[in-house]
Amino acid sequence: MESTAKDGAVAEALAPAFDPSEVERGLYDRWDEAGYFAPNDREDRPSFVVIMPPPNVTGELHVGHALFVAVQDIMIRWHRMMGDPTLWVPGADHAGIAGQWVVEKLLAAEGLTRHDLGREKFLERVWAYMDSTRGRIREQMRILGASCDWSRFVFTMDPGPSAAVRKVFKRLYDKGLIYRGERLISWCPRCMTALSDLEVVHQDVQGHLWHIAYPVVGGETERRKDGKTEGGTGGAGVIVVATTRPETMLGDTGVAVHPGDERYKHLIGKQVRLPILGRLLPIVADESVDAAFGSGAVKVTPAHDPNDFEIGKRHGLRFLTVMNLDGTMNAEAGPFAGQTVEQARKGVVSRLEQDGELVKVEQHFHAVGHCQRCNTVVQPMLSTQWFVEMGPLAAPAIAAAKDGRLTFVPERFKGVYLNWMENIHDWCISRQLWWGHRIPVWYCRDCGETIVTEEETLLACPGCAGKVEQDPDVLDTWFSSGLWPFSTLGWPNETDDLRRFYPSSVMETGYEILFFWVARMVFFGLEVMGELPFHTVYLHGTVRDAEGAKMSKTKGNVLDPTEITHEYGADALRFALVTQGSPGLDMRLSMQLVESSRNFVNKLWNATRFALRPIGETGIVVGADGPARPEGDLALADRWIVSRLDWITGEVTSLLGNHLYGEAGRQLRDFVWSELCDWYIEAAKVRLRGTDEERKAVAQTLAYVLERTMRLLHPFMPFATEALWQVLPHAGDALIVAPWPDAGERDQAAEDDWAVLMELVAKVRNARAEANVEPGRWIAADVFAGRRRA
RNA sequence: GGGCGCGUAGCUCAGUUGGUUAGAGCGCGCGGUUCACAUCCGCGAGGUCACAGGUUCGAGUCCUGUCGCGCCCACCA
Repeated sequence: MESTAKDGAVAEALAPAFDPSEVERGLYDRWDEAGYFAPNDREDRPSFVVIMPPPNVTGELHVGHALFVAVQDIMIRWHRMMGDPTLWVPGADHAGIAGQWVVEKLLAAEGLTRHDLGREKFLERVWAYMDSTRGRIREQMRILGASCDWSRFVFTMDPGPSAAVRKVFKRLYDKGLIYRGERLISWCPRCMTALSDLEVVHQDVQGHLWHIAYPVVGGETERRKDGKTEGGTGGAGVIVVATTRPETMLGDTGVAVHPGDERYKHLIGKQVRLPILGRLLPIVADESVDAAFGSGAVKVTPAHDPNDFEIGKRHGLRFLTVMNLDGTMNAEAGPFAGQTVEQARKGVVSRLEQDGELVKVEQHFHAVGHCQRCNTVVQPMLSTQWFVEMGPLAAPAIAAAKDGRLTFVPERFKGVYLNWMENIHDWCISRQLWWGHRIPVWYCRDCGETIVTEEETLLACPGCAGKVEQDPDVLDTWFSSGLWPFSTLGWPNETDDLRRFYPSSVMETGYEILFFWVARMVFFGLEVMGELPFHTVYLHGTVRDAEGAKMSKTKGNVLDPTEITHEYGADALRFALVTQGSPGLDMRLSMQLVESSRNFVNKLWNATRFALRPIGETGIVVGADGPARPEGDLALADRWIVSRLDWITGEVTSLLGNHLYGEAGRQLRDFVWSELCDWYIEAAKVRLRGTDEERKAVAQTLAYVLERTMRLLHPFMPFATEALWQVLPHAGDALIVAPWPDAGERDQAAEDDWAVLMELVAKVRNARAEANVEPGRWIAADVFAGRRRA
């Protein structure tokens, strides 16, 4: 990179105020073109690798992305300056349901559904859309200054990651860890697809607990039907069950009681008559029934409730599905067929009421599952889907965290991770969508064989040469995400990148995708590569608006990082985001905050502007490592600021090493503003009017301290520091690849003496202010100082 | 039902392993046009570090409990 450091005239090159768009323009391209974003070839240093969480191709970047760019770029730039072969891999995610939904909405505007187009044409539309948005992500990342290696950009739907998906699927299938089966899964009637447990969000809602009397066959109530008999005793010939979803009774195939429950013991093995439909249901005894809850008896709907599903299996009950995939009732629902769940619920309740079988209704506050994507109430449904058996995969992932090979920042997330891993359920990975990685499974129409293959297509059945058809479903988008740490590096091919850069170093992402993504990368990495995909998980919080509300498109409080950057600069936005909070905690972002960060950039700008004049006028000694460290018989001020620089250098280095990025940024800011500017430069003004010797010493010190300060600040505010470094005396081509400074030995005596001086000045200022002495007036001060404490 | 986080100056937040008068930014009051910066400078007001116990020579920092706010996990119908 071209140096513009010239004698004398450079001060005029800097505008009086920092103008971000002027400064940032072109800088990024020059870094990129010079190849600084690619890892170096040094073999004496450990590589440092970060795999970027791939943003969804579906939309614009938001400030959350700006936060991860800021944090990851600090890590990356710091390690690059330390000389490590440093790689930051960018990418984009196809975003499964979300991706498909965006395009379906576009189609809806044209009055079309995806079915009008058909699978093939629809996917063409999706690809066209994704191609148009992918460039935008890249552009925004560049504006933010992300120093990632664009030559290695990967999209989850690229051939490489797609091949990785098929290979892993087959591998796990062959090992028996992927299976197809009819299970009770969560179904979104709007998205018309199965969901994993994680994609179901539970929301507490005020509902009801309906108590319904089921007459015991042969009991007196079956004849009396007054429903007023004291429920639950069974003595009167009824069993009262309680439910929050009365419409599901249409699918009841049994009633369960606890085997030890004296009230019902004599009824076990008998039958009840299902109200409305009149079907006969067996009464079974099951340990899972809580005798203390409600009436102690529970209706069993094996096809529409996870718990009932298990009971049904244990007792061989019928699995009767009463709902269609779109959430309406099917023919099994008798008179309610065709109605929505809500309509059927009302209908069933009023019918029960008429018939006198509704014993009582209670208010009941309980959690109801909703689709993460569209917020529709999710229905438990019996369905044939593909699953990953999690037990064998989770075990090593648990061990890795327990024995400390995998660490978390902040540490408490280790417990959250373990708790989830240790209670994990099998993972439903098939989705009834079109956009995504097609399940690599083929079924032979002739011999009925199931063929799982790594190949993209299969022409004929390898067994009977019959016609084959591919499974119509696609995989959960997080399946490919879980392979990201190695699929981005070329796996399944034995690439150089894979050898050099797997495993990566740190996974930096938001805590909200700890289970969705981080956990899955861990177990996939261990299973497929035999090695953890990263040793450290750094989790950041959510960026909220100035009022603390979560940002969302519907609320209209989303901040566009590109806009902020345009007004205040990427450096200011990044610095604000990094210094505002702490790892793992949510933070609020206000424009006021960004503005004060911008002011700090401006401060740095002007300090440099000030320094350039004496530097240009006196001439500076510049060595191989930049301006030479001031030497010889130095004034106290020079010794002091150099010592403080040594202090901050050590401090920042150690904070960065401990992932305390915010604290490092804040310390740097305080050093520059309070020590360098308010004290050293202010004092320098007087000395610059002194002898040539003094001017020279000040200039050398300023050059030395500022140049080093730019290096320390570069990971935090890459643009302004690079621009200023270029006009300061320096060695080397670009700050982005300048060596990270070492901390020299501190001069404790100078620091102590200067501290006394600062205190003295502060006391005098205070006395003047309190006595209302006009600022311009010189007055004598008598100082009464005590003995200095040791 | 479990688990976690937060509660520090009017506001937003720092405060890594317990150690001298608890910090910053913004806001507020007073005062500043000398050639780095008014995107600035100086001075100042403002805090029982949620509350109650405990450990300690010493606690914002550790332990226990209480209250308030938020989040995550969860198949009690």
